[in-house]
Amino acid sequence: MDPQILNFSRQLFEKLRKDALSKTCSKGVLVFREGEKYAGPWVLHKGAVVLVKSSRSGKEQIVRQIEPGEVFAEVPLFRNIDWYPVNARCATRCELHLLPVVKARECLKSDPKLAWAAACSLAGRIAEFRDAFLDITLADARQRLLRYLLRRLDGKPNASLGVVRLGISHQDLALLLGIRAESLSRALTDLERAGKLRRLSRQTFQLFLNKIPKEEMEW
Amino acid sequence: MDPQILNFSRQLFEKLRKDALSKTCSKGVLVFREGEKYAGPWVLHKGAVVLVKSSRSGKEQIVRQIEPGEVFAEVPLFRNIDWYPVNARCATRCELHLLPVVKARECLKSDPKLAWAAACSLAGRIAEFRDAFLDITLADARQRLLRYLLRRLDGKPNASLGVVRLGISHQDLALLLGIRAESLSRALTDLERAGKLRRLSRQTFQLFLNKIPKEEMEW
DNA sequence: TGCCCGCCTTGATGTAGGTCAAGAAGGGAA
DNA sequence: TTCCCTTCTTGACCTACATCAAGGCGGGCA
Repeated sequence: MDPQILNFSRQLFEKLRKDALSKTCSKGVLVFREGEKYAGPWVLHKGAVVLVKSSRSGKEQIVRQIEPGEVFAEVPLFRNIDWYPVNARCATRCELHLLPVVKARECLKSDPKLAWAAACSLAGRIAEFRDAFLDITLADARQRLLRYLLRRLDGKPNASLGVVRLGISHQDLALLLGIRAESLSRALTDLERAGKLRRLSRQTFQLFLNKIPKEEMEW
Repeated sequence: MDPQILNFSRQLFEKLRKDALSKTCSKGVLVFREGEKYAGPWVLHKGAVVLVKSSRSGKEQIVRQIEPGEVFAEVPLFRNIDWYPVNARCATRCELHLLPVVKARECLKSDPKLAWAAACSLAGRIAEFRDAFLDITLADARQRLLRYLLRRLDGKPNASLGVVRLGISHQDLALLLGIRAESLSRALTDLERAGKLRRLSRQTFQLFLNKIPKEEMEW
């Protein structure tokens, strides 16, 4: 993940640690709902959270998967919007901290260094969103899946073995990739048949990195 | 457009006006190319610019359409990246200003108020990207087209008449919506038959706002 | 006024992924 | 172990949009 985002997350949390409200949620629980009054940004400590938008027609799209150490829902701090724009759902059992909005805003306004770190973090997030957008429009489901797995591998220990743990359900992964669970299943079968990966269990895969030409993974 | 983005654009340009490098480009010219050395952010004064990513397979996707008054390519100011991430192409004849990167960074680092405005502007941009992403995944081509036209209407004089000028070619509009020109053409025909709009010319449309239920336009 | 060229439209056909329905395969509890 | 329930997989079919190929139309220029 973008180091500038992690850096800002850490700095903000350190400064507000004493004001933070800690919470533990079990799988499936909504941390906040779309439209709910904005109480402040959250920091994920353990587990996995997904930000989900659902349409009136019942379709859902996962906007972002949060990893431990990351802040989320920090955008409204900077905008004249005082409700959460999407739902946040625990994809697993989670431990998280709420940083109260008033304190957080004070903190940012009074500390130029922190504000600068925030800007850098937001810039990193824009790049992430832009890439997610391009992924959906320029790459097909199989390619998006592979790229996701490679990203998850990146920076992990044992990266060279190519072993990836998902940490979220296939259902959620599909929603994140912008496809249905059935299509994800078929994409996995395809990639397996093509010799690019092997399923070790529902949650773990082994990527055969030598079979995945790097240039094929770019737009 | 987001007022916080415009606000930042204006502030930054005012402060760097004397250092800016002005340029006029004719339609089709690339202001900068992907991978080219980052020289700084640009401000569009007149015309229309589109940010375009093209894939190795020859597909193109327009990432964003820039309107007069807006800064673009400001993200690398905040990241350790010194090349442009996409192409910028003039969709019409344009007048623009380059704000030199070193001056711009100095300016941001030395002026906490400006840095704060930058953070707010970046936050607004994130919301725009998130919405573009959701648009592509949750709405079909017809709905995206209508939403685009409504957005362009928003805040314009004569908004109540429902008359919209495109300002970019159908080709480019299609690339912005993530479809082909042929599909755009068909979508327009559909909407016309459904009585939701009328074509006044290739570039201008009249939306029949009373025929477009607001709730139908939300995800 | 007429001609030409680029842009847009229309039609025929192809295809990735969606939808619906049924079944298999893990995984936790007793 | 066995049962049960959730989650994942597979198959048959459908749909929105892409692709390919012609043709039309409008706007600039002679």
